[in-house]
Amino acid sequence: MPRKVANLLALAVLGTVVQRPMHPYEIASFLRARGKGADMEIKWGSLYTVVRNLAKHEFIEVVDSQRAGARPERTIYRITDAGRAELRDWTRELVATAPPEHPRFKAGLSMLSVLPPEEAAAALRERLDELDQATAAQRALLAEHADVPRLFLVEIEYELAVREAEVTWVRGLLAELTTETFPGLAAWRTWHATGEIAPEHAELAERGAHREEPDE
Amino acid sequence: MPRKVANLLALAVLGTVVQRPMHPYEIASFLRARGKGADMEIKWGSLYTVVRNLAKHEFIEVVDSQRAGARPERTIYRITDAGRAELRDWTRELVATAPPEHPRFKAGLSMLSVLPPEEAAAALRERLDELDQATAAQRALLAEHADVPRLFLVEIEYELAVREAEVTWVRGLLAELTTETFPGLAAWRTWHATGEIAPEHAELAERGAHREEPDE
DNA sequence: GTACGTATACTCGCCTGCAAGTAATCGCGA
DNA sequence: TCGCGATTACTTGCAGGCGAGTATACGTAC
Repeated sequence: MPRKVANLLALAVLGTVVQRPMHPYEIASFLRARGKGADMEIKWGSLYTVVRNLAKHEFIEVVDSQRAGARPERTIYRITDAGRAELRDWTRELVATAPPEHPRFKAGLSMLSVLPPEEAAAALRERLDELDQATAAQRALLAEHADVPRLFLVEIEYELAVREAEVTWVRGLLAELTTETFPGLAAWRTWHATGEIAPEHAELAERGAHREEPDE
Repeated sequence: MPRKVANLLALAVLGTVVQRPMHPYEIASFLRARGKGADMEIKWGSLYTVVRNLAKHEFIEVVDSQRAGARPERTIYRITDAGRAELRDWTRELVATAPPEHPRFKAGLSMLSVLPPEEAAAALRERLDELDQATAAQRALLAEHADVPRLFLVEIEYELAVREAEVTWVRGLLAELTTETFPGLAAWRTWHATGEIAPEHAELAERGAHREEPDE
């Protein structure tokens, strides 16, 4: 049985209202102000749906609703005990388990053969640039927040570590491509120059097949 | 303007029908047989929606539709030139760009402070076990397919490399927790033992805030 | 003082994603 | 030979996600 409110935005909401009661817009600004928007894109449409669902399942409840002048009414929510429990349990689950994820880059790599090798190499080079920029930006962030307890910055450290590995791996692949040491490079190039479809590909389709899902 | 058919399942479909015309169910089995299900969970409901959308946007087209006996009719699709172009362009984009992603573990880490340190450590230990299993499974897979050209296995190599980095990082964090060298550990433990809410947390809320989105 | 941009605070409604249902056929065990 | 579980092949329906819209108030520059 999955979480009653599965959207990860709900986790961010719980993690915010646990601090003090707030109304949705305030939650959003809070999330936004703090780089939480980096952990979890804030979709305005989703926010209100998620908050409503959290309330429906009694993870949060209405404290009161004020109105300042003729502005739209602000409904203030507070976390419940069930909500606090959900927040902890969910966090625990996210940390403890590693269900298979499907990053976009992995999808791209799995289709790499549709690009001619030159183009693939160019794309990888572009990616390296982007990765470098992202790394620089995050390092700057860490430096800037040297006074914030590390506990609140672990996700950033994690991302840096993982991205560094990605950079290393991509550089390795790229090197194999540019030095022509990647096995099968010639064949790969050939069937892009001549016919569209890989001969190996077909063979692979039949044979290489049946790799079972690793249940990761 | 985003892709006309944004679901990544559509990429897998294109990558499959590019080989030869097929009907949806066949595509699914194909994807499933090959560990493609590992790259992209196959949701049966989505498959037909995605195929219909691909057809609507003329990335694929109906070749013919057969019927064997009174079985439901099988509609066979073939890729179009536009579809082939889309497949290449999309793959290129996926490889070349690295928009911010939001892995579940990152979300969990960003909420780590809601767990008492002991529980956090336990969760991390669990994760390490799972990661080890996943790694073993994938290594076995690679060994088993030693005859398949590497080009078709790069995604697996990538995942292995990245997961290894994750393991290292998690082990590091765990070590800091178990050897009590993680800065602020005492404080962290204290406010879980006493009051619920972190004092630092509140301070962080006000001050530590304003980390801008790194546009990764 | 008034016009225009920006911040506040949501609501609406489409469309996608997908779990579950449907229904025929095949295989095979007893 | 006849039942029944698996396989084949889709369809339906609904909920959740989210872009786009709405409407007021505030600041500030001219």
